[in-house]
Amino acid sequence: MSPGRRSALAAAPRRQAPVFAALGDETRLSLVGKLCGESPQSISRLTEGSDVTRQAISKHLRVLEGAGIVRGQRRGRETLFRLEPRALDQARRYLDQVSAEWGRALAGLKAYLEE
Amino acid sequence: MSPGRRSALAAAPRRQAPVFAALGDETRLSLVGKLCGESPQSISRLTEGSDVTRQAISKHLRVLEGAGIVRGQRRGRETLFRLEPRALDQARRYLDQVSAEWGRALAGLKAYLEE
DNA sequence: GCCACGGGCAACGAATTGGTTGCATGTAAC
DNA sequence: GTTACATGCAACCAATTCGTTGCCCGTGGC
Repeated sequence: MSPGRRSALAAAPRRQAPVFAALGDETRLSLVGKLCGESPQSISRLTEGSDVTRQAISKHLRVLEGAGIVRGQRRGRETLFRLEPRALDQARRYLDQVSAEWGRALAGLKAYLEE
Repeated sequence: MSPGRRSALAAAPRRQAPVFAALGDETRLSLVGKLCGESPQSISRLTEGSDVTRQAISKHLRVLEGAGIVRGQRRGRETLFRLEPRALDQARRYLDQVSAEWGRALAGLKAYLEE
């Protein structure tokens, strides 16, 4: 068996889990939503309308940045955050892989049952 | 504006965050990987090869079940768990939406800059 | 009937997380 | 230069999470 496909899913957890973990918070997911609409936004801007403190938002942004989902850049006296689509793309691709693998397994089972 | 698209992303966090949170753990993501290969497996079976206790695995499975990612069914003296593809599909769709929205925003910005 | 296997339940502990407040600092604006 | 704004940093707190151990119970095999 080639070192592809099969081990791909087995090796993925270590890389993908942190990304999913970062997305696994309501506040952070909202931030992603906001940032995907209007791309570079400052922390105070992102705090508007939220029910938590600016510091909380700041921490959340650092978490997202740590997972590679977002990137912050200081500009003057404010830090602008923008989406980093690569990480989200990889997460999406992982889910695609699971779907595909699951589909294959199901097809295999079906074939086995019908034989 | 129709009540679709735009509010879709805004309303999503509450529904999607728990799913991502459930996936945001290395052990649980491994379980998903195992279950997507061979579909119905018992808890002890899923514990094999893991470096944590059966109870830990059991708890993780409950978390996944709570998020709708997995479904367990008692069969004799063992509980068989199988993947529930719907939740993962929705997560995937969410990421697709973010991608699309982000792409549109980027296109809009580009158009604005070039005009 | 007896024993081994597969799990559930509960209590507990250590570590992490999500949030706060208070204060310090650099930058923009006037 | 003074003032207001945007942020960083640190300490701290409550709640949750991940994992353990110990014990009990139902089921299956012999």
